[in-house]
Amino acid sequence: MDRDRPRPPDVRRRRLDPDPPQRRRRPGRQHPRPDLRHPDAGGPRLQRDDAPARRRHPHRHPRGCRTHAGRRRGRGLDRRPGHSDEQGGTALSSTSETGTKVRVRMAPSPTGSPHVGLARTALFNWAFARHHGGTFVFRIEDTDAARNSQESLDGLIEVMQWLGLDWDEGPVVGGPHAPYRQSERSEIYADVLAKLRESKFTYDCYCTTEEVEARRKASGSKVMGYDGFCRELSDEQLAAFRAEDRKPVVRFRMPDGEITFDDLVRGDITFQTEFVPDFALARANGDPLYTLVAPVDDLLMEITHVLRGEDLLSSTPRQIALYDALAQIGVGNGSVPRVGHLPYVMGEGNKKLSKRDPQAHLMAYRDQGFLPEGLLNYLALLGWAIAADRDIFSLDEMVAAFDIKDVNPNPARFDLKKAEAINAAHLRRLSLDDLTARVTPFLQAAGVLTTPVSVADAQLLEQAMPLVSERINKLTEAVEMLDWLFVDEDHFTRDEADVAKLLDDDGRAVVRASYDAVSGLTEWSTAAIQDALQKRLVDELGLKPRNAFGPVRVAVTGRRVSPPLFESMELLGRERSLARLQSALA
RNA sequence: GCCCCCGUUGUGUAGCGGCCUAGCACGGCGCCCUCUCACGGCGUUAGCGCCGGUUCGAAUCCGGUCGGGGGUACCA
Repeated sequence: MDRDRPRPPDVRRRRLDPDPPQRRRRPGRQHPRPDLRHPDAGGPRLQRDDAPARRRHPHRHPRGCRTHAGRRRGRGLDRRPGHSDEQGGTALSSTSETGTKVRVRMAPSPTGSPHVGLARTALFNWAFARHHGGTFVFRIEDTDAARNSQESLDGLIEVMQWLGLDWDEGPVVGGPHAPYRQSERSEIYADVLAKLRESKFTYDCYCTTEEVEARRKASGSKVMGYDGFCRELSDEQLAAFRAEDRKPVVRFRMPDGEITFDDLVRGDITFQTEFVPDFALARANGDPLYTLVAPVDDLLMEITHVLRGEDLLSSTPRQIALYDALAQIGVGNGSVPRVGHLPYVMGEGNKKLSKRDPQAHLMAYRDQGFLPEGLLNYLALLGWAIAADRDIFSLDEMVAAFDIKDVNPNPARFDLKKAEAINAAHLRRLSLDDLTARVTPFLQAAGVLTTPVSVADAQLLEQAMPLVSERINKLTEAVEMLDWLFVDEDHFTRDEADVAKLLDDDGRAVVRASYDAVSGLTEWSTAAIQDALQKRLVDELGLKPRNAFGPVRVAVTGRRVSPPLFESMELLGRERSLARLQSALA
């Protein structure tokens, strides 16, 4: 990897910036920061010795390279199983990362119903783990008790299982780093927090949001967020706050300088920390916040790669600074995960797909009769491509081909039409047996089939499936396609609009003629039925086929749209078919 | 406001300095197939945000600009 190669030491080296000249003008900020330099110069780190924000564009399209042997740059050397491609470069050859098995995680908060953005993130993490023979950890970030719910957690698990994205550690399956629900890890965080408070990396902050806001207005500062007021409180100030019985939040002291990290999908990204305010690690009541808990768990669970949504991009510098602090107080084994930020999944217009958007909900896709492999295939296309001229592929194929460097950083619009088309393609790849099995629960849910399915119905279904397999694009569509075949005659009904349109006087005349043509048939087969109807309606009455068979179709199946008519009548059987032709005349 | 990310047809993407009069797919439109629907086949539509620069040559490299998005919490 180009960007992983060692930098030429001559050009880019720069002095260590010994006295950050008044970068922070906010109160308390001009104090010397704790030394956060990390012994290993590798991955994402505070980089005070680097040239400013000189972005090297990542070379992230290795497929092209394979055909240009001359351009292959160090890549492919580190493709051994268990070794992430991302670990190959010398610049990252810190002991912490070399030779480490890939461990990724997805860490959703159980709030609301699971949405497609989450599934996309889960999919990419899962594919990354599987591609590298690594471990996929499922962790529940439920530190915000007010917003979490058990239903949501259940939904998360259910959806992951439906999608077939299996996890190696996490809820249900457990694992060496259990528990995987953060709400059950309070002691861990309390312990870390206590250590942090003993260090210089944090300070207690007594400010209220209103006070901070008021100070900003007064100062006219352009920088939002916390202003560092409580960084260095005098004893008197401290005493005064305590006398007021204020409870402090624990704040992380952002170091001065700049932080550069090599984003797995975006390349180098640099933040000046003066624009990254000191952030709270725990509430005044002591509850840890996401800001603390996610980095702590990533370290403790030995996560090597964090692939997450772009919305977390700007919180990355604080996490990197915190990783450093945590390493220094002995949390984790000294290695730090690399991060990659996946593009947004957008909804209509230019808005991020929100939970309010009906298109966002995964359960809805399942209930509509999407195939998990279809939805997953579509989701994979949002920011990734398996090849220039192909977009239908299996999960296995994705795993084999998936490379985080191929992920496109642009936000992608969710396009239902395309999702359905991809899903339809997968539907057509299914064997008849498989499709039958998948369609059955939907038929049962709709009351078309009983549970369990009777032997007779099962046979009928088996005969009918070839007629519908290429006619449906979602599993649910089988219901309307087949209900007429299974309903008992007492409950058979016809679509009113279709009846009005096709069973008018002319239509009924056609049905009457059909009844006559077919009632005397000695052999009740598709061919015989077709032959008889064709002769009578088309040849003798001179009707156009589409006009001839439309009314018959509505009479027999109750709908204008159905499986092929003659086959349908054969399946329905002579008696029921004749009865329906008869009843259409009433 | 400030910081960060992103910018190829309507949508998702391919593109890695000449292979590009920009490929594929979805959508749209039209046609064919046809007992309905669907499938399938054929054709068609429309794009490198803009301005400069580097180069013999730029979608591709550089600078700027404009536009979109996100962040700026005692949410995640």
